[in-house]
Amino acid sequence: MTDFIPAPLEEKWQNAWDTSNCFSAEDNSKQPKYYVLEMFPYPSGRIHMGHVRNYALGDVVARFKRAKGFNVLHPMGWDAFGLPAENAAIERKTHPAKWTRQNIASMREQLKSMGLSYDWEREIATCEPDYYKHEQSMFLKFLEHGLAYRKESWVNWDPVENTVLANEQVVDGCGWRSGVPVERRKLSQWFLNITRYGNELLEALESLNNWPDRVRLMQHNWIGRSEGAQIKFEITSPINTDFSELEVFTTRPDTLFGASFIAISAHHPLAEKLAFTHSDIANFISECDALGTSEAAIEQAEKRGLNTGLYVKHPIIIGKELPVYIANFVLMDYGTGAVFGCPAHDQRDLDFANKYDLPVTVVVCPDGEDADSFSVTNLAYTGAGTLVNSGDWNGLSVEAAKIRAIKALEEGGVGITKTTFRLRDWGVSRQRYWGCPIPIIHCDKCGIVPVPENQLPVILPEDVSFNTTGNPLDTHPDWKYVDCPKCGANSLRETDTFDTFFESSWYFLRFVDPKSEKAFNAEKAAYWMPVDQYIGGVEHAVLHLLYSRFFTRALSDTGYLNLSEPFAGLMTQGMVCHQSFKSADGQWLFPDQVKKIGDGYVSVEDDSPVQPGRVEKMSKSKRNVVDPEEIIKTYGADTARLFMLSDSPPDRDLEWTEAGAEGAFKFISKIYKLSIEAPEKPQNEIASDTLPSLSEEAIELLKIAHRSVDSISENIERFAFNKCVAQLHIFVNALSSYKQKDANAQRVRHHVLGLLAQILSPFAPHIAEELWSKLGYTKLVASSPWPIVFESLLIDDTIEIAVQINGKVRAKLNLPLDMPKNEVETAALLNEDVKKYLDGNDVKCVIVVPNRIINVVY
RNA sequence: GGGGAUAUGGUGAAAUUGGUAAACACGCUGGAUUCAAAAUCCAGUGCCGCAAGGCUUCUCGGUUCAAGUCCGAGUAUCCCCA
Repeated sequence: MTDFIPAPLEEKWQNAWDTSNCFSAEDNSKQPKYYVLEMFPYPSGRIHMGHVRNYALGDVVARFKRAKGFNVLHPMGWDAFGLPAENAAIERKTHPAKWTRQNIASMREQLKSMGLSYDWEREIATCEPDYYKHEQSMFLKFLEHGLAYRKESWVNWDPVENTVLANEQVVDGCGWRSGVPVERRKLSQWFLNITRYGNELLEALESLNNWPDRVRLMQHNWIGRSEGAQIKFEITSPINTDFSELEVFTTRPDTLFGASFIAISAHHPLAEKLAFTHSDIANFISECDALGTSEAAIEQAEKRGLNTGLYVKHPIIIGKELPVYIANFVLMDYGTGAVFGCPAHDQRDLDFANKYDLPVTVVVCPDGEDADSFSVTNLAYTGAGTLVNSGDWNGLSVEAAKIRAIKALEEGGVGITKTTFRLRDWGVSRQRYWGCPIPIIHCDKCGIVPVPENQLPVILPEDVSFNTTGNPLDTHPDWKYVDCPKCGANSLRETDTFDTFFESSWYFLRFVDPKSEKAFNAEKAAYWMPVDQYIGGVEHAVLHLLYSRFFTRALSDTGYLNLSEPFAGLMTQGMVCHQSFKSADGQWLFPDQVKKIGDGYVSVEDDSPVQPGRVEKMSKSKRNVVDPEEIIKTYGADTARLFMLSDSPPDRDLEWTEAGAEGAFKFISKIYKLSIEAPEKPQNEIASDTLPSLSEEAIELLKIAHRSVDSISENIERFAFNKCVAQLHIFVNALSSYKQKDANAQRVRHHVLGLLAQILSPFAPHIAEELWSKLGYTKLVASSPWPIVFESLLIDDTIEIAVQINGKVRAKLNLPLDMPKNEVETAALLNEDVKKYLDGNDVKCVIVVPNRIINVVY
């Protein structure tokens, strides 16, 4: 067999696609549009297997839709701002800009070697001023519309990275990158008002039918809407402060009669006020701080509190007073930072009450329990039931009592109905250099002054030093010193930059019009948006996707466009995994440092034994990585892509194995062999009306071929790419076992190989192109339409039907399609095997499901 | 602790609405070819059994003529929020 060397062949077709410009998307074409997008990468310098999988998946969709007649937009770009560039600057003394641009150049080459059908004319990099200037002006628009604001807030400070971290960047109380415990600091920060859209973002999830349920659920939980009441408790103790009352949020106003204490957060203004004069309170607050900021730590810690000695009035029960505690389990940034404790119906409150000897009053009795004898000691009852011990709310259900309680509170002027969200406003300030400068000037006289539109962009200076700690923008000799645009006085630029999620929240809109002077042309956005199919890792299920949904709404409300949801369809891919290995001395080993001997593994170098570890996500730290560039060099892009699509469905994890790659390579090689032996283009090609003249074997092959086209079309739409690959194997196997050699046979073979090239093209485009050209076609298969199925080949006139006897398959019958039920029954009962298994028993009934199954019951 | 998902041969997996479980691939076994190997081709391969036959979709129970699929309880693994 001729050895198959993929590299020259793949390069040839990549050049052909390039010169023919066949992947360029046409604005405002009359064809229906289809926008397919894969999450753009951070330019770390090299692509990894996760990228290969992501882009192979997207390219199947793009190439298929193009063949189906859609005007496809399939762009690629770079999420180019971010911390690694700064780390590289410090470690390798390269400037972040230079480092990033070099990385982009080499990753672009790597992506091009994959043969992906991108419209490279639309490539963008978010670190370039012609990209980020638009987000500066978006920010100023948001500011005008009250969607951006500045507030002092506690932040998670990473002492190693010297930066503020978002809550989600804090894992177990430590920085996600540095791994050291975060500190709390108070800083002035810019926030985007995402909570304004809390309800919309939550409710619109319902309409996102082409999103995975689990992503919708994750966003649902993240937004975390809870309905309840905000209740005022009047402080009765004399204190010489402005505090005359405490506002408390609760989702259980129905349990108000069971309230036995009030607990406020250690950071509640009242607590902080009291700390000035009471050293025990100040001490307690610092103890709470030591616990950290993570909700997990707070949840697990022992419930502790400190009695302030203050009392509040119960809003309903006349004459009743409740003690006020400062408690370590109440969060300041949720609700109002104060809760009322109803120990009988909340576990934390119960633990707390038991510890501090506070009364436990049952006010909800579970259905079926006796109201007089039901009591709560160590396990709070949080379920449904009937109200007791609650004045004239007694006898109401929990749901009814909630409504009644809110009504009573509102009538008494001591409470209102209230919805709160777990979702926080999005803090976008980062004390970093390599990001988009926030276009704000701070003037002593005028305060916060937006940089005027005509002075945008505020360009990130490149002449900075990384020799000192902290933010290079802050230590730059002159960049931050400017005149106030309003009064001309000496002022200071904001030296913070935007969170890099800012860039990725609208890049899909820039692709619509990437060279525009404006952020994007609204008409083009109206034509292309929303993204029909978005594909990427599930790790972005909450943040990136939620921010993008928010941004799309915010941009619509500030006049940029008219759209609420950016991504109509979403597919989340599973991780690419590989077995990990450890040497005898406990070092992680790369896969190519290990060889398999029998059932065990040894080191390639010195044959020392190697411990095989778990199959888990490829990661540099565990060295269980395979470099895509090496794979593409050895096997070719088609093999790498095909393997990524075989075997596992896209949303499931995939294990990269050498054997699997070999298997894919063998398949591609087989196609290559077929292309070498491809018959010449015949005078008269096979058409649907010339079928009767063909042999039975030829018809059988044609049936398999056309059924493959049919099933692959359907399975691409359903992202069942693994099944598509299986069908391609069935197709090729049938082709190999077709041995006829006459003139008609060559016509049939030519026709079938043509179909193969066309349906293979989304999966292994280079070899498909090679085969197509060898068949004598001069147009590229990449720009050819999807083949038309001969419908007559899809239908059989007979069908095999299984006969069950009492539910067990005992015989199989070949019967004409759509045979009448009674005839099917007769045929089944006449069958020898059926008679044998009936063994003389009387037939009770026969169930016939047409063209499916027969079940004889006795 | 709360929420969710998943569980099918030696392995990755298929089975679209409850209707012939294990398609396709990897691996393995045997054979052809070869001085030999690689590659390629052919045959076999869920489990038990010489066979007839029986059993089989994490476990236990239920609904149904029929359950991998629906319902209930449990176990294990993974993910998210903690």
